Amino acid sequence: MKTPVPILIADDHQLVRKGFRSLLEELDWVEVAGEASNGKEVLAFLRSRAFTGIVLLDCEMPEMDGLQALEAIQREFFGVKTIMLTMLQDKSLIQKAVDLGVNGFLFKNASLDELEIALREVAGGGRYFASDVALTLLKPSHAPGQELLAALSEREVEVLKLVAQGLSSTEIGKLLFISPRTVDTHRNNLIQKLKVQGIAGLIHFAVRHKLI
Amino acid sequence: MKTPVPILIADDHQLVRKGFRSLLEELDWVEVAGEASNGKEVLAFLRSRAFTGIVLLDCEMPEMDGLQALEAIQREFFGVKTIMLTMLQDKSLIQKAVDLGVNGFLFKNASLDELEIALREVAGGGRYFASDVALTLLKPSHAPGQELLAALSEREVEVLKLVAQGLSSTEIGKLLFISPRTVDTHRNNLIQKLKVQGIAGLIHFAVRHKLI
DNA sequence: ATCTGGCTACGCAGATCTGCGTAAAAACGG
DNA sequence: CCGTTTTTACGCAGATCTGCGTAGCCAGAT
Repeated sequence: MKTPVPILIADDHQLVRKGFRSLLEELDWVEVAGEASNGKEVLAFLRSRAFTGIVLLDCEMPEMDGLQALEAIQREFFGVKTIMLTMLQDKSLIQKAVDLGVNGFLFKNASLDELEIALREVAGGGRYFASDVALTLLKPSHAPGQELLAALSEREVEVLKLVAQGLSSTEIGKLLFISPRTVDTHRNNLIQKLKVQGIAGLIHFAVRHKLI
Repeated sequence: MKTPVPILIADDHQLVRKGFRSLLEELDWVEVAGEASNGKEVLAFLRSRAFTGIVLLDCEMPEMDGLQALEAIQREFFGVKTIMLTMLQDKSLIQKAVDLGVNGFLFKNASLDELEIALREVAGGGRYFASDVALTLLKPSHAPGQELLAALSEREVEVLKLVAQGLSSTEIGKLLFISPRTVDTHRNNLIQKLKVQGIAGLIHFAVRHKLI
């Protein structure tokens, strides 16, 4: 590396910024070009000069958060690379960031080694995602209503699955050897318990909870 | 690292095995302890001696594939670490491997550097997932029926969304200022075009394609 | 022994869906 | 300008859902 890669540190906590700065200063091939405490400052910084480096973007920031800043950067500054940093293990956050074209994604518990690897990779035109990112994505997201599902009786789940497959009460009755009316009752109880509206709500619930 | 970490290479292609061996022999802290050309050979190897190292497990193998081998290893050999290698960018494969407790996951286009990082991380008791893993997980899986969705008219999509929310033809008619019968027609056309069964199928489709 | 919760079953009236057609005005592309 | 697609609309008979209630039986908990 001839010229050091410039880094912009964006985080709303001064202590964190200073911490990163001190860590990064131990690396001889990067150079901290500036700091920003929110998205607006990031944009102001980028507009104020020609910058073709990496922005270390904390996600949780006041005024303009990391995602909004990321979007603006992608729109306005083509040559600027971005690495998203966050404490939140949130699937949709990762999804959005990647959709917006982020170059790297780390959680704040990453080691300096990992940060360096990420910086190197991104500086070289690649992308880097921490192992935790994959693990977060694989963690079944605690879908709202998980506890509702648990509150159902076996029979109800059984009926729910069949209802969700589009079977009528009559058909379900034949399958389970019970009266269609009973199926109706279960269906109605399900609608009440799951607090959804009509059969559509039941199917919706079933699909989202991968019962079918 | 005092004693080198033993590695077992499992891949059905001899060339690949020899390639890995030659790559790994460049690393002074690991030692190739053996090779296996399928899952059964892996188990036979592990049973034949005390082995507390890392198994580089190719996923595509005859007789017994990587996943099956992984399961057996986790069941039978507690101290053995595993790193899954594959060419296939398949979400569910990754999911299954992680569910089974794999320690690392790489695609075969990984660099030696990355393999070394993964080995180090796993040897140290951590987990490593290549950046491509996260990207693969985020790639919207080409849900079957994407082209079907594209074949719908605007109006039909509109109706589909409302139907999927559980509204009746009458309600949708009022919302869109058209006759309920027309809504029926659209609904029926949708069922035909999407090749699904009844309203349930429509809701199912809508949910899976994130129309709601 | 009582009580709670789950499973079963039934009635009814009105709204709705289903599956089968037909058809015409409007929009769009060649 | 003509053909195709889209959007609109209607009919009918039977099955089904909806929303309201009631109620007996059984097992496990208190």
